[in-house]
Amino acid sequence: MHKRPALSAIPEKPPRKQQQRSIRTKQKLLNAALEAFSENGFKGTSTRNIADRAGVHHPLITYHFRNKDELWRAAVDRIFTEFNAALAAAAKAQAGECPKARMSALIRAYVHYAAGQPALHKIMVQEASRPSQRLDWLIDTHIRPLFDAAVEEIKVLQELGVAPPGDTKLLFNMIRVSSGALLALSLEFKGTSGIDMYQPGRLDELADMIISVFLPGDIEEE
Amino acid sequence: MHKRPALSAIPEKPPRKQQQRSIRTKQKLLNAALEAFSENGFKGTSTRNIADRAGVHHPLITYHFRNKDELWRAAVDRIFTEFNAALAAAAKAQAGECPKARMSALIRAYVHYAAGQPALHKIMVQEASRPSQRLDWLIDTHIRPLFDAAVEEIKVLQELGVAPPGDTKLLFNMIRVSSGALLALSLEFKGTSGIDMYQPGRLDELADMIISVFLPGDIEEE
DNA sequence: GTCTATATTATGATAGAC
DNA sequence: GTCTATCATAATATAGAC
Repeated sequence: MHKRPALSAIPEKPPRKQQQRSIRTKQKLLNAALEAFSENGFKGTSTRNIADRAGVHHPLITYHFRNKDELWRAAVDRIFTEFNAALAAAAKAQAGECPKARMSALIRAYVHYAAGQPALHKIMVQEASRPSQRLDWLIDTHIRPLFDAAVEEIKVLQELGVAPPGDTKLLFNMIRVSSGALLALSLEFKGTSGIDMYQPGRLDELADMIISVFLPGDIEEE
Repeated sequence: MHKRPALSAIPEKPPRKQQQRSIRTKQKLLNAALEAFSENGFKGTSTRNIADRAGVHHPLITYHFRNKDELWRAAVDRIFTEFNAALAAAAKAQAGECPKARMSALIRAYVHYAAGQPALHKIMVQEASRPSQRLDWLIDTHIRPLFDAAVEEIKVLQELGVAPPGDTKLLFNMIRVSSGALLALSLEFKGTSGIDMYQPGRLDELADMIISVFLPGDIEEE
């Protein structure tokens, strides 16, 4: 073996190793940020704490995300992108089914996603505590589209007599918090009743109960 | 008129004015603390911010409550004392009525209380984010007693066929979050749907919907 | 009971070496 | 891309004057 001639050393692209490390660092920071923000809220979370959780030096947050606010937005973007994908997958699997089966599948998907990522609901409650730019951004960018689509589906179920009558938006929010808020309170629930929602079967039990309470009717065959 | 003889100047009790001012200061601090803690969580709230909201100098917090933690406990004590009183009043008014009417009255009372004091739910979600001494204290001191009593009442309604079957504790928590969490998210709800839960009639609409969804059955006359 | 002043630590953000 | 060092600010808490 001999050295490669210097002249043939054409300028290579920047080493891919570093790019990969950069991506991993960003992912670690985003995971840590979601955990920290959902535990302590935006104000209650320090960027140092996020960096510590991620096992990363804190100035790297500035490097990768400019500031605390941008990091928060990136973390929330990530969670909603995942969540939308989970819902879309559930909806796709039920493409040809009847509306009640579709909605049931969506409720199941929501319960399971909310259990794996309680930050989804916690961050919402935290930000809805008072008017803020973050809340406006959250609603406009992520929540309203989801909300509008879900309300349309439930309205159909009400017309079919499957879901109970009354204000559709109110009904949707009752369904939503029955899974999201209940799972966000799972530690409290464990403490008061001894029930661990993360034991096998519990999540399906919750989903079944939500379905039987909020979608009590049956679709009549023609 | 003449001066009272010096000898008759028996030592008076400490001036009551100051005691009254002290009580008012404590009340102002407790109100401000509830507001601040529910907006920004325990870690996200500074004692200076609480003092500012109360219009009081910050070292007075140390004077009246020893430290931030004791102030938090005093504020939570206050909210649960009020809440228990509101529930007790509603229960008392329905003393002789049937179980469904009793539970309906309790749900109405809960909805109205949660609307006036959304901190009740917000603080719970914040503290349930991770194990802590504050969470343990909250559960043992305030939540479990309420929880146990409510679950007993709902169990009766399930046996009567008024409430849907299934795990009673799960059902109770669904009812609870349908009012508490929904009202804690009222700003978000306003943003997504344009509905203001604080308009007249909205709270009763929510309570009626909770009752019709979770207590759909009727009590049969003997 | 109330205030000013301050000790100590934590925080967000940046500059500049490597 | 990563690290150390550092700045300016804000936090909890206390000491001591009034």
